[in-house]
Amino acid sequence: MIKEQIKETVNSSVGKYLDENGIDISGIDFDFEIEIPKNIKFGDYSTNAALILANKIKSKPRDVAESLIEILNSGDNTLFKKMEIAGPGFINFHLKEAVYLKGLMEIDSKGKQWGSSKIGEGQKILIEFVSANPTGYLHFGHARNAAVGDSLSRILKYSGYEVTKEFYINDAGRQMDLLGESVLVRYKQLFDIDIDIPEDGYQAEYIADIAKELKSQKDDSLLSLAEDEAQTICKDFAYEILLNEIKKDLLDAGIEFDEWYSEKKNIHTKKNGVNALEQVRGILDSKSSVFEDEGALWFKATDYGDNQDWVLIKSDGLPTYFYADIAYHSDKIQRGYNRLINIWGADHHSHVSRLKSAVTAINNDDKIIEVLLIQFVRLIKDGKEVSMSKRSGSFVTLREVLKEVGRDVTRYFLLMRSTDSHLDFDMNLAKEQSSDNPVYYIQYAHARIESVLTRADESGHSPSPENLESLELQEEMQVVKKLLQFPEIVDQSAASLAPHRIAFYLQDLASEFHVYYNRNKILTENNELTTARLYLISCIQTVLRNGLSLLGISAPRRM
RNA sequence: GCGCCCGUAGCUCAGCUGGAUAGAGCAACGGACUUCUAAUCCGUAGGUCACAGGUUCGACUCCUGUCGGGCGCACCA
Repeated sequence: MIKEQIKETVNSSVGKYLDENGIDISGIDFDFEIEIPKNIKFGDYSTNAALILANKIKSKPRDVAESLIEILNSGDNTLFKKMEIAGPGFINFHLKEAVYLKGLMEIDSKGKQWGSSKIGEGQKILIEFVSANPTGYLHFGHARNAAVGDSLSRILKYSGYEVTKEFYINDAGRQMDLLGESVLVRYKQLFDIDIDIPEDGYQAEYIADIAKELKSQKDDSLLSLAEDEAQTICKDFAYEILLNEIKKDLLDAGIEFDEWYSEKKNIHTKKNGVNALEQVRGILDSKSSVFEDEGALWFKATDYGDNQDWVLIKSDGLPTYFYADIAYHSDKIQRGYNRLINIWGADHHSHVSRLKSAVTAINNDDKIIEVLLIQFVRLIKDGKEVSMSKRSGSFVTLREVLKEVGRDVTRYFLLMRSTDSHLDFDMNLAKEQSSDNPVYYIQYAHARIESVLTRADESGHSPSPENLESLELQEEMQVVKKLLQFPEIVDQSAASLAPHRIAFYLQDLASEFHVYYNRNKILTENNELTTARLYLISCIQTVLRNGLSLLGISAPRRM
């Protein structure tokens, strides 16, 4: 990358400067930035090296900057057309056009790989997301986590990590029992037995549908069974159906998991004669991190930085969700990952510290685990918020939204905001196929390019890097610079676990293309200029496509 | 009471590990289609970055506090 070349060059001139002046800064940590200034009149890149260095060696920034430029100019300078000192002591670089044009050819030759990197090479990441109870359909609240998790996986993979996408199925515990109970009640009602769904049970309509399906398969055979037995059958039956529906919806959203990890299985499977819970218990016991109180077993989270202790085994003898969760994370660690990323809804934030304290207890530190909290989504329809209460069964499902606005728009809208800010999903805007809708804006740029390339092909012109020096417009150089920033955007997005950066970048890039397109003809009378411009727009198309694919959004050839 | 996130243009939001004159889209107003896709483009207008201190050569960004908004603080999952 250009930025790295510049950094190296500047760094070596700093070294020379220090040598020449007999200054030793080996004891001081010194690092500087190479960045793209917001204002183009400050050049293509700029550095604060002189500012930082002057501060460390108690010298005047502008003097230091002047010396650095002198040194940079004295060597063989292949990068810079012009260097100048600005403001308090920034050095602004104007690059030679050839540097950019060479970059353009790199985009072309790397194609789909342009933007990818090897930053994560050799590192295994487990990314866990959605992980909804299989007690109902995925609702819209799950959708943001799903989209973010999936896009992040793509970005991390693109950055060289080995990524496993995992869905943790909460198939043990109270909620599943309630599901079984609820289905059984609906089933019995089909035989005119007068009972009601338990108060905290599942009231929604799909429960009745499942009961009907159950009846059509098993007739009245459950009625003669013991309550326990019948409930288990109902539970397993509903579980199968609902998990499949969840998988189907995710697939419709373009999301495929590598692993479906069952809580129940983890708890019950024995390794070396003990199950996962017992194994965790053993470790915690050995560290004296558990204690009994009022008939329950507690984890001493306060020993590991949390501000309260938590129950592992309730006084009724059953394990808590937290206990199973520790076992689950212990298993994740044993599977040999370097990083564990959990994507959770913001309402679970209080669980972060308790999980981290538990991970510290069993693994000595919690560095391995990162929790990305996703703020809530509000669904807005006709300017009003649509209530998404789960209890009333009136929540909006992911399925409904996908059906109404389609996969591309749904994903883009869920990804276009920073995860730590609330998101308003405007249904009316999402449905609109116009310039207001940023998804189409980006896709349109891609399709437009396709159309020009097709037209060019028909008239015997094809993109070529042979006459790139014909690209002499300032806006052409600007687009090229934008294209060359893409790998950096991907890096940032991966490092900060922030897919929305890609979305913003794509909007900017599409905008630059549209502006360029409106002002200039691609297909001109001048053959050399035409082939060069075709080359440029085909590079734009490549980057648009690569970016869209990181978001899991299609790049249509025609619109 | 404690904890997490947020507060930037009328609205929805960007602003990378502190950098130069704080940006985009929408909405408003005025323009551009006999010309490669007008799902596009151009122009105008819009700001005390919630507030108050602090750190720094430099703060929307970091720290402290205050005020607002959202979400959590279970022997539920």
